[in-house]
Amino acid sequence: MTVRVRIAPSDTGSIHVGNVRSALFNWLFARNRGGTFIVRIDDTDVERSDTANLEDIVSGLRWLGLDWDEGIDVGGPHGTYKQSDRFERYRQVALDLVASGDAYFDDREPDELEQLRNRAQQEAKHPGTYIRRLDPPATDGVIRFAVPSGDAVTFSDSVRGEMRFEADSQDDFVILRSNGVPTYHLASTVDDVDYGITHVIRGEDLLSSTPKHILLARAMGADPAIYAHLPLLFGPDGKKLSKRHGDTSLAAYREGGYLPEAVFNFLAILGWSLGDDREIFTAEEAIAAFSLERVSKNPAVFDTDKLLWMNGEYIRALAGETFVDRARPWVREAVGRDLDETEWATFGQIAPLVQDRAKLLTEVGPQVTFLFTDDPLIDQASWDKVMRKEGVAEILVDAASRLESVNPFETESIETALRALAEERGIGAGKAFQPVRVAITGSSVSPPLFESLAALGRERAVQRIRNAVERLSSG
RNA sequence: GGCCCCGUCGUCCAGUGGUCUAGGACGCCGGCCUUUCAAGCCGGAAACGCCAGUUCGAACCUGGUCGGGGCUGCCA
Repeated sequence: MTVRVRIAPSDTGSIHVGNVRSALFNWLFARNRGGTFIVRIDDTDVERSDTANLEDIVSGLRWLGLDWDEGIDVGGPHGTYKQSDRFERYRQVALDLVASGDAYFDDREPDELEQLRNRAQQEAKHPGTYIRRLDPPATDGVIRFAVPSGDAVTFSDSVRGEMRFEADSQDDFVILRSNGVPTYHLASTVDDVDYGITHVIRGEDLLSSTPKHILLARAMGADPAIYAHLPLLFGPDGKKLSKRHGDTSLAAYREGGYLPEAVFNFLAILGWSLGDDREIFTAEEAIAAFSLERVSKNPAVFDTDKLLWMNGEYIRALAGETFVDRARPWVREAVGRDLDETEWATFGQIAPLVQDRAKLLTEVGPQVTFLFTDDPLIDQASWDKVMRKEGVAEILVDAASRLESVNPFETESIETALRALAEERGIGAGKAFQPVRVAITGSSVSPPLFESLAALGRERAVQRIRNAVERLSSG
């Protein structure tokens, strides 16, 4: 069987990590099986739907390295892959279902239904029994699917095993709203049938809606897809991940300095594993090893500590040139302008040292801005801690004069000169070097000192140390 | 309330009746290295929710219980 899977993100907001994780698993499954991966847009919520979010969805998925064979932005045999363009089709299906007796119009008021539900709850009966309607149908209102009573719906979930839902526990659910717009259940099922979707891989929150979708597909005369329900992603509080958990949009991670490979890898180990101890792996390795059987059943907490660590691993694993390329936009942003060729060369010189230290691309800029401004920002806490000690001014004056005669002005000779300073003055290395560090970078945290001095150049280095001395004497 | 899902270190994952005094990773703690910060290296604390049953033997099977979660909408 040729596998055809899809994801159907809604365009009511920025795409978030839960959806992205579902997308990733669908993609992995499709690529593993040589199947087709489809991206369709679920925009049936006309109130909140916003096409401005389309770009976010498309670019987010691409950024992660996912590609799709049919769907939004790439097209295919099924039109635009936006559900809003197929409302006529869904309406027709709803009407056909009414004609065949599988659905009916319902004009009862929401208030009345609310009362029925409450009564059902109090009496601990199946709510479906109350929502159903046995009297002759009206001719307007919503269209509800008529759940056949008595039968149980059973199916085999590829991750959870055998499932069984009593039909009497299911409401006669709305498939077409009174404004003629289909509900999620209808649109999604019609599309899955029309597009020939073979496997529906989605979050567990849809598990209890699956009987509805199976019933719907059957009423349309189609074979339901194979279902696989992924464990949910939780926030730190153990609840389904949502906006209130902070950064849950993919964009937040992209803008936060994460590498797509790291996010990809991290999302892949949430609810799935290769089966051995490997936790860091490539997309190719994941594709080769992927199977729904290996997907775990229990929910996973989205733990950004581990993502952060993993991002650092990926940054350090980058080839030097690649790191420089990836870091460029972040350096520009931090410096506030583009760099010229000489400056980029300077950055390239010190980049490996920064690469070793960064867990986030956002950390790169602040580490190197001192090289590209005449007046680096001074971190007051660093200054207070390092510069307000006895003898600092003397050390700085001495350092400046030694640096003036260092030749060539390179890492090794600089190190020799400054170590001599410490030794001759009988002070520890840290005591001698920290003031110089703060003087030239503005902070007690920086790339290694001698390399930083070399990159800065003699003239600017000496000038900055003298400026620091002046600042010290003026209080 | 009803229906459904889930239950191994704080977190992610391994484990499918003996090889488990339960393994790896993040995080945490301690140490080494060291010019700061990282990285790296070494070491440590840390879990099978509970109770029955099946079995010679159970983290793995069964039942119950407790706990967590999802759904219960003219949201998806």
